[in-house]
Amino acid sequence: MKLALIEDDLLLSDTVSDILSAEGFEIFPFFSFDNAETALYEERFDMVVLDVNLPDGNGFDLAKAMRRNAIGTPILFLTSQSSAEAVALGFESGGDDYLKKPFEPAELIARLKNLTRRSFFHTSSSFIPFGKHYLFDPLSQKIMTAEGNVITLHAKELSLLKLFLLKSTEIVTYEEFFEELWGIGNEPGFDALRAHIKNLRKALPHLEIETIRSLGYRLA
Amino acid sequence: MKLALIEDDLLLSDTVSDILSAEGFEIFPFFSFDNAETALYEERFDMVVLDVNLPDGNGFDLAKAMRRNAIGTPILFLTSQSSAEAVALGFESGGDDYLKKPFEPAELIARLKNLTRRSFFHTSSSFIPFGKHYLFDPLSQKIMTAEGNVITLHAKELSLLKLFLLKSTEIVTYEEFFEELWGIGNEPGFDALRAHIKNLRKALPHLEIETIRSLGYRLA
DNA sequence: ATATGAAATTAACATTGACTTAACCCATCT
DNA sequence: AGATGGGTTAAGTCAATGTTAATTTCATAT
Repeated sequence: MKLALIEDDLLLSDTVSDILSAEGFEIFPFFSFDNAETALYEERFDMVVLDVNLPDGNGFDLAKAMRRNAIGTPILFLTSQSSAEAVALGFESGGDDYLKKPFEPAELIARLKNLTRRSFFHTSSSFIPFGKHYLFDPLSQKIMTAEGNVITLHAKELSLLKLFLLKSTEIVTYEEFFEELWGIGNEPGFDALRAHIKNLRKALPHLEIETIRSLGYRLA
Repeated sequence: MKLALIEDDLLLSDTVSDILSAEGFEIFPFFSFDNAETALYEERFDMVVLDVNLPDGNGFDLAKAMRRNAIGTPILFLTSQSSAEAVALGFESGGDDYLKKPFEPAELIARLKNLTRRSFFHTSSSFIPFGKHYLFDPLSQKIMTAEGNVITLHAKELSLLKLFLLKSTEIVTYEEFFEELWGIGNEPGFDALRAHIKNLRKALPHLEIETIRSLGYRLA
């Protein structure tokens, strides 16, 4: 997690560096507008912490310039300009968060973590782990593997999986499958269910679906 | 822009309602945990402003419950709990921003607009990068490519794109398209939507619009 | 009013892809 | 061995979507 820290106060820059390094951020400090600008165009950072009052320029202008150049890196303004107008200007310049000095280190950390989360997933969502190898994302309705791959299931397979997750490790009977996936009166042949179970097993090889003869299926 | 305001202090609730109504938000006030929770599950809001100390429950818990139920609506905590620990807890609960009381109305407005991203489309002068190849210029309402070309979209395609950008990578359902682009009662045939999607894809070839069969579309 | 051109909508056609089905195979139990 | 149930495969079907072009609508100027 590479973080560009643009702050001309040497003492404060040092303090913030220490705090954030301890949290696992890799800090790249800059002390002037010009130095920061060239670096931002050349290198990719995951996050920018930006002071507004720089000796040779304005932080808002730097943010605007970045956005104009299609650099979408999240920006947190860290500044003593505490008026609501300054905050508004910060957001309008393309900033993603705004923290007033003086600040508590824990709050800076919390806000930075919030920004990384938003930029990575674009939206906060809770994932449901299952089968020791998989995560279910309710928002996108997709599966993520332990290796980081994303699996998109077909509608019927998805419904199958959801029913399994709902029932935990209980046996799910044939009747329950038909009722849940098709509804009474629309049941296809038994072959269809077998085919979907087969497809789900193929799509999620590490998921153990146990066969209960002449009754149903269940998760191991 | 429907905003759920969950705040038990009647006076403050009224004040905030006035401030935000003047900014064009449609305010739905709730004064208790329970009332808010049932409403949030039944209705879709674009934004939630949430007090932490409610008479019959905790705002952090409400946020957690929402996220657990895959409700991704942006949440701004508005509270007198000003410790850094409380801020951190707010973000961990699934909050998207945190503003301490007492606050300046202009700052609340600025932060809310930042959360919606819609504000960018109307008021801000900053460019919005999207799809790795494009920049959206809210002022001219035009697209700029990485190569420096300018693309002018038709009105309907523009609205489509804005809706996509607003929803980030969430699925946008057919109903949402119709509601947002035409309004209830003025919906054209389904063919129209398909045609516009097709035109947008043609106009922005590098933008990956994923089709979710018999549900809607979403950005990759 | 009328004509014009651009954009939105509709209609028709082509293509895709998910679901179902049927046939076949293998394992297990009596 | 025969019967039964489940796994596997592949082909068929139909609805959903992509695509193109014609038609309608709308805004604007004449």
